[in-house]
Amino acid sequence: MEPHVETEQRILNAAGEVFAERGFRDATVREICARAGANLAAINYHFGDKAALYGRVLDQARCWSDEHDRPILDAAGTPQDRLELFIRGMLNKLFDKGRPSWHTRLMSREMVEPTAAFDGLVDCTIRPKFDLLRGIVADLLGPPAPDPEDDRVILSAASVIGQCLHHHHCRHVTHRLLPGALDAPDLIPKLTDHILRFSLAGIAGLRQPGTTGAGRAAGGDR
Amino acid sequence: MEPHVETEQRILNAAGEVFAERGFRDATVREICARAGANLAAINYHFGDKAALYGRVLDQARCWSDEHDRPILDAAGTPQDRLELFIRGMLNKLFDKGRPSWHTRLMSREMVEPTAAFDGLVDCTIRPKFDLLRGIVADLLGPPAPDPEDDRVILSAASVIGQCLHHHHCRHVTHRLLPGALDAPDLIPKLTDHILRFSLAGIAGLRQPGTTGAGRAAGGDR
DNA sequence: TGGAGACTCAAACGTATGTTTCATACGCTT
DNA sequence: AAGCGTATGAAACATACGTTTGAGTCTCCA
Repeated sequence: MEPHVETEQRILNAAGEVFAERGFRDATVREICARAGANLAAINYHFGDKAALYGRVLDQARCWSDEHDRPILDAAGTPQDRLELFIRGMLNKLFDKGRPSWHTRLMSREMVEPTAAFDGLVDCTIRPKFDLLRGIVADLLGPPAPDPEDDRVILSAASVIGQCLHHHHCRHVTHRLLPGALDAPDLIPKLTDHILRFSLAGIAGLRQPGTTGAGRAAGGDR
Repeated sequence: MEPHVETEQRILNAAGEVFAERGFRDATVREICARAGANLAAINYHFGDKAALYGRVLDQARCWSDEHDRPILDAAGTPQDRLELFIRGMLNKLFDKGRPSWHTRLMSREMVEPTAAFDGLVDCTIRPKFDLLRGIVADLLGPPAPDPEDDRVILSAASVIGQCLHHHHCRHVTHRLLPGALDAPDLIPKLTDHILRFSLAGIAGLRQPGTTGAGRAAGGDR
């Protein structure tokens, strides 16, 4: 860590790790600086204060996330293919071992316990992905493809996202409940395969004209 | 708040709210005491310290949770009916407005950011419900019902739980993304209906002999 | 009535943390 | 070489927090 060069970037990286591990409040500027090999005063000199540093870290995570998603957003193909791409991309980001994997953990943290930067994060990062998924789901529910505001579309999109996020949000539970289950080397292909099949069948099950809010649930195919 | 009576219980209730709102670290004993109308020293007098108080709060949440789940655990009926009961019960607990709704938020918090009390919580509260769900899912995948350790059983159970928890874990996102979506008075019936139909169809889609971990993902029915 | 134990209260203590200060070293321009 | 703006370093400052202390108050029983 040669001195005098880019301590700002070193601090940003260290801050990302620490914020992701401990959350904004529990992260201490002392640990961040120690991990970055920088002096305590560096944070206030370069960023102003801890909150501003957090904002910059989130900005950086957002940029990386955006460029990571570009290929998925632009992809063409059948709705099934695009859904597979969506699921695989999401899981890859969630479980990306090594390198800067902290920005996903950071965003998970924001979802569960929002800070002031939350609204901007939703509008810039989450909403585009959600709209994309709604489009895919609408195509799968057709023809004719229902309106993206249709309840079946919104709820099915939530079901897909919920399945993906669950394995990340509740990873500590899974780790305790089924030791080793998350350490399998082929975890992501297996999860992708399952969630894709489960979701395609689930969406197909909503295709019949049956109104969703029928009240008397559980009719179906028993 | 008549003095001299049951300040212990008042503190437990206030602590539950504050811990659920802010998390263990961000919750301050001063706010808990203020909300309970008790003196600062009362916590150390009655419970020892903040960590012990947190443990007691978690114990209480666990008791309430257990007695709340009893009717669902003991229910008989077709697998479809039991799955509906499971989903509805889970959503009801997650979105139970009013009264002590904080114990669910507290457990969500433990899932995302475990404390020392986490392992006990998983073993006593989460594991039984998960095993119950595995049994239901196995029945739905049969006949013949596969082993509860089967990947399809475990992953499908995770899919059901993930869908339910998603609406709670990511409620802040949903609130920003689709304002008012979570305020509908018939929210729980609608969510129950959707998750049940989606999951029944999803599980049915896994029923064919096709091995789940085929490596070449996304074969199936495109 | 009196005293002992249970409980409450206001105040203070020690520590961890975000922030600030001021002195020092480096790179660049004149 | 002198001077100036930028960056770093060690130490101190102010605050918020968990915890402790010691006095005061109430209840109950002998």
